This record gives sequence, C-alpha cells and structure tokens, in this order.
Amino acid sequence: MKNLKSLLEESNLKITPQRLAILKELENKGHASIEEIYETIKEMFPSISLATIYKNINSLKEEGIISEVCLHQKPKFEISKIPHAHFICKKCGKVEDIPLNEVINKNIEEKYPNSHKELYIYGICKNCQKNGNS
Amino acid sequence: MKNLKSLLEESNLKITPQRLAILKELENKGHASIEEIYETIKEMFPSISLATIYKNINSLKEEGIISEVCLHQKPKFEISKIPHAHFICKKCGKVEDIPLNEVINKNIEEKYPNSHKELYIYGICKNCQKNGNS
DNA sequence: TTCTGTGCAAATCTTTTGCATGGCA
DNA sequence: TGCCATGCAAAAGATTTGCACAGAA
Repeated sequence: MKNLKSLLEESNLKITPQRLAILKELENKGHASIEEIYETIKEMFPSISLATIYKNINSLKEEGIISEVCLHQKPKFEISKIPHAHFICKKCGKVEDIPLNEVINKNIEEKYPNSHKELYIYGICKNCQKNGNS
Repeated sequence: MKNLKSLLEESNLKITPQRLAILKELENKGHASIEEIYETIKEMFPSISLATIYKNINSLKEEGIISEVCLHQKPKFEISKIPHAHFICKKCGKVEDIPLNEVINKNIEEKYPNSHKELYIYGICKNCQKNGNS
C-alpha cells in the first residue's frame, strides 16, 4: 500500500481512494481489464462510477504509472498466409510483415511448445522516428 | 482476382462482389481496418453497408481465409515495470509475464534498433490445452 | 480556499442483430 | 427455386464528455 501511494505522489496526480483501489487491484491480479477492475472495486466501493475508472486508467497511463498490455489499437485484417511476425508502429499504426526469424522461433518453441504462437513487435517505424519525437 | 475467387470457392462461403471487394482491398493494402475497408469499397460500391463489412469479416475469419492482426481482445492493464514479454492465452485471455529472453532481445534489437519494443506471444495456455481442444 | 477528481447522465463510437429483399448456385 | 447474403434500422456494448458537487492539498 505504501508503494502504491508513492507512485501517485511522484506524479502529477492527486491521491484518491479510487486511484489507490485501482492500483491495488492491478497489484493483486497482475493484469486486469476495465470491467474486472470495476467489478472488484464496486464491492467495497459501491458508488464508484465506470467513468471514473476510465478517466483514471487514462490518467495513470499518461503518467506512465500503468501500461496497457494488449495495445489498444484498431484490429486489422490480412489474408491468411504462412506464419510470420508483425511489426506494428505505435504512432501511425502501420503494420509490416516480418519473417519469423529462426532463432526467435526455436527459442519460443522451446519455452511454449505445441502452442500456436503469434509474435508482435510494437515500436516506432522509421518514418515516424524521422518526423517528430516521442 | 482469380486467386481471391478461389479462396471463396474452396470455402463454405458464396462468391459475392462485396466479398471479393473486401479481399481485393486486403490484397492491395496488405493490412486494413474495418473502417479503411469500408471507406475504400464505398467509393466504387456506394450502397454497401458497414454491417455487411462486419458480417463478412467475421465469416472470412471463421473460414480462416483472413486473420486478425492485433488480436481483438479486451485491453488489460498492469503497473509499469521493467520490460518483459507477455504470453496471452487466446482461449481464456489470461496474461502471463515472461522474462525478456536475452537471445530474443538482442535479435530484435539488431533488426529494430532504437525502437521501443513490446513482445506478445499469443498461444494456448497449459490449462486450456488440457481442458478441451482447439 | 483552490483546483482537481468524482459520479451521474447524456453523447458518441463501435459492433451486433433482426428482418425484409435481393442475388448466387 | 432454395437459401445464403445484403442493406437498412434498431439494439447492444464500449468509451468519452459535460457539469455540478465533493474532497485533496
């Protein structure tokens, strides 16, 4: 509980019971969706509003205190082809196919055998790196 | 155009101009979102409905003709920590942290230097592999 | 006391569904 | 001809916004 409070103290966000509850839930579960957070917090905190969860998740993300695990991004589609990895630009959303490197492939196969794997690398593409920062 | 038609012929789906247009758009762009598909097709095909795009994208996905690139999945959040990869179960949605393997890490760094990387491995977790197929 | 955060309600956006009509096989 | 696909409109779901009040600093 101490650590969570200090996360907020070191940011531009005020300490509120709602924010502490959200962080506590994330600490407990490791990963949680908006709904999961809402349902759990509502039990001890019946008056909390979904809008508050959304607003706080967005503030906490902007401050870098929390991260979004499945990058929220419009889903895109492609005609199915042989397995390959994807490079997805976090700024412009462009998707590039990249061949599934043998080294990576074997390495993951060792760790997660018999499992359909899909590899995504999120980054900033060459173009966006040139034109503007962050 | 010939190949696209045969994709449908070999499936349980009927050949319609709308479906061919969607596949053609995906072939041209490589990857496209629902909106992008809709906007482009509407130009030559003003009467097409967004619902038709959605329905067809879902049918084409079920037939395995197309794939979803950013797996549509409720976004989840976590307290920010040192870089690590995520294993995400495609069935139950559970997220597991996995350490960023040195081999993988270096390998990607060589290919995509100076780029904030996030690695996701989508698969079926041990639990779901046990309980039921597919 | 000041200013940010909360909670409600409404607005907006995204996706799905029902149904009558149209078109492929 | 039979049945699946389309297009419209409405429904359902997800997320954002505006505003008045409450609470943190």
